[in-house]
Amino acid sequence: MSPLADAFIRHFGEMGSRWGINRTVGQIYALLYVSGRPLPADEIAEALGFSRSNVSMGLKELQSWRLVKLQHLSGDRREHFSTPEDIWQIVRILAEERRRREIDPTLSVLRDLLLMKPGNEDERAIQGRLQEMHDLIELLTRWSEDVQRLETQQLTQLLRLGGGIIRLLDLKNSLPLLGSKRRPPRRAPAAREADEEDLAEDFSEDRSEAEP
Amino acid sequence: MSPLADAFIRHFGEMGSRWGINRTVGQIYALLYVSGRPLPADEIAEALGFSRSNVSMGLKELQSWRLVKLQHLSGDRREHFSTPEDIWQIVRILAEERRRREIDPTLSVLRDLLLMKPGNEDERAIQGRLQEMHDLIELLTRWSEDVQRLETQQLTQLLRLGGGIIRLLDLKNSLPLLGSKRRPPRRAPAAREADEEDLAEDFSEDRSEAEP
DNA sequence: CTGACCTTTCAGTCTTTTCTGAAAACAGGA
DNA sequence: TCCTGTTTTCAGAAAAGACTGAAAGGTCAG
Repeated sequence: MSPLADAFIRHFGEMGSRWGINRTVGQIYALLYVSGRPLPADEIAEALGFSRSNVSMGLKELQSWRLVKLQHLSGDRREHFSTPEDIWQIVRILAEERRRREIDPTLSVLRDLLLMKPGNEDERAIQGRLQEMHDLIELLTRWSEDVQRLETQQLTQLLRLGGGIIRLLDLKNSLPLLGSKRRPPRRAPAAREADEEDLAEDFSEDRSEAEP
Repeated sequence: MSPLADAFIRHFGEMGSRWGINRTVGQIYALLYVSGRPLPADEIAEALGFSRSNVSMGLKELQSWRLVKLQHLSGDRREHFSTPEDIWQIVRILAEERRRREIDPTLSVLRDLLLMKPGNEDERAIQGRLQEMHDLIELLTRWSEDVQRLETQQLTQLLRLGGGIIRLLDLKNSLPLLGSKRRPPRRAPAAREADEEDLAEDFSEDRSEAEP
């Protein structure tokens, strides 16, 4: 195996264990990612020096994350595995799965706890803290769900903009009829164009809600 | 201890282990978060039923993540620990630390590997894949660094906008002089106002680079 | 300097997770 | 049907990680 691939795979293994995933699984994934062609389980086992059964477990785990897909190659009875070809697809899947496994259960617990009647002042305070966390997590995940639905091209444009996004927000706030409730818009002095009115309408779906 | 707090702490422990962090550490953090006042290590140990030394280790870990801060209360020699009061601060710290521990080392490995001369066609292909991953990670982290620098208020506005952000991007693209190179702007038919020109200038720092 | 009070360290134990080889299960061809 | 090549399961071995108590190290008041 190429020393390039080897170094990459080794690193991914380390990182994997710093994350929730175990070393083996990380390495299998890295191998599939770099090799760029579907591999059968026994080749993976040989390349990485793991037992065949270990690879089987690892692939099962990766499949449960939807990070590898199974396919059959003509003339070969063995199952072959590969990573999605589009790297943005990988990002989307990762985000979705992590949300499903880590965020959703937490939100659900928080909601349950917030439904309980506080028995005393202390519990009221605790619920306050939990509410704050709940709202924050919900805001972040809603946003990420929304953004993930964008076309890749739109997404990259947004990302390349970086901190420059703030100028767009300022623009939005400066347009009358569009400003958020927090910063009341100052009315433009001059008469305005029809074109701009239409845009205004378009923006009115802003999700802003009551202040916490 | 309130059953509310207890359920929350227990859940956080579980989640912690699904993440890189261990159960103990997760529970200590959760306890500090809900109690909303600085606690000394021995109270934590008692509340959670861990040994004093275990708590000491856990707090050390949390401090290394900058997720708890140490303080002295007047009239008490013991060290007390608490979480940052502002929940947005917590988000920022978490993002920074994860970047520092997980992303930066990976980028560094990728860069090293990309500097190596490919020995054959295979290695060239591998480097192609690595480059793709490197660019993606860099784009995402640059963006998150930028966005993290925003004021909390700006940040929440951005988040609340959700998928609506796309309309702002469309607006940007529709303004002549501002459009991305990808979608050449169609010139407005009518004469335009000075106001809009100024805005245009403001947007020109867009980070767009050459197409991959 | 001493004693009271706190915190940290660490060797050893206990628990959990990972990994393996052997066996079972499965799928398709003859 | 049986045979062959394949994947999955699983009990136990091995490794990694978490946790503890005891001891050492700090710090401060008097």
